Amino acid sequence: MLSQKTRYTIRALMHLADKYQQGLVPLTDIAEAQNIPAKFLTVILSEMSRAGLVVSQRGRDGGYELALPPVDISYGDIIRISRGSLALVPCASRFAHEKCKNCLEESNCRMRALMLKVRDETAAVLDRISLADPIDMGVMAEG
Amino acid sequence: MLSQKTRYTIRALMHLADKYQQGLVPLTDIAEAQNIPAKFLTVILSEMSRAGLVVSQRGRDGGYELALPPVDISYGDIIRISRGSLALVPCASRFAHEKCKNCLEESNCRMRALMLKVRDETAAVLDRISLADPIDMGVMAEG
DNA sequence: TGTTATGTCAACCATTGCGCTAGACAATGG
DNA sequence: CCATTGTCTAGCGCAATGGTTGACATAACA
Repeated sequence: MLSQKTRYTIRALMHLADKYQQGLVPLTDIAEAQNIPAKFLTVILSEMSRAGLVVSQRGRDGGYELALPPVDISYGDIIRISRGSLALVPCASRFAHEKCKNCLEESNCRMRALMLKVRDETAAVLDRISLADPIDMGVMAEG
Repeated sequence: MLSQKTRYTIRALMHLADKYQQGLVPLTDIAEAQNIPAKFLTVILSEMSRAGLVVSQRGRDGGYELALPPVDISYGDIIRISRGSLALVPCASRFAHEKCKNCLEESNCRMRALMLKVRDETAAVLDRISLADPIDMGVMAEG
């Protein structure tokens, strides 16, 4: 599962993508529109700022905007930055690989091989779609 | 991320699949071979027993075995049973749907649509592979 | 019968992580 | 100078996680 914080992050960046090139968006606007606790959002946006995904301006009429065109920010990037990895287990991460606790030798761990496959499929979806892409709502039909 | 418990569950069931039709496997065998704390494993296997994935026998020479042929147990099933869902957010689960906290209306939530897509891809991988399938170790090459 | 080897179960416990807030500070515009 | 914005570090409370304890049930076997 994605943490609440990661979900907030995604929604906040979606919001900024919607307002791209329309000037700075103050934090409270995002918080209200997206139903995110304002104080918590400061933590989130500061992180995104440090990560280089958004730029901020302080003082009156300050706010946030995306540091890059939405097309250059994929959902994969966002989740990797916020959560560290797309994988279901630490040892199946390609960018933030870490040994799993209480596991056996990685080199012939079948669970790891399986989870790498899942990770790669996940990445195929999430890296292909950027903040600029319209999202196909069709998938919701069957749920 | 999968919880440690879910990882243990998968490895324990893999172990039982390897020993399928070779008689009952005592808990301590699994615990030792798979490096899982024995007492904790009792909790896990009891759950799997209640869920109908394994059958157990008490008393001397007792132990566990899969309740079904390995081919009839997919990794998707295991994870769903252990963790409740394959999805990255509660509202994107197809079998255990739940409203996300602090979200907006689900019906036009783009994040949900995206996460449903990811869930479906994940399910496509995990439901296709069962405990009877050899796992392709090729994916590990690039990591 | 009783002893030993197993699984069952409920309760509990310690630690960690998560979600979030507090509060002091910095900078920008008017 | 003051109002409005973002920045930063600390910390807090709660729930979940990972795991243990210990009493109990059951089965095989001598």
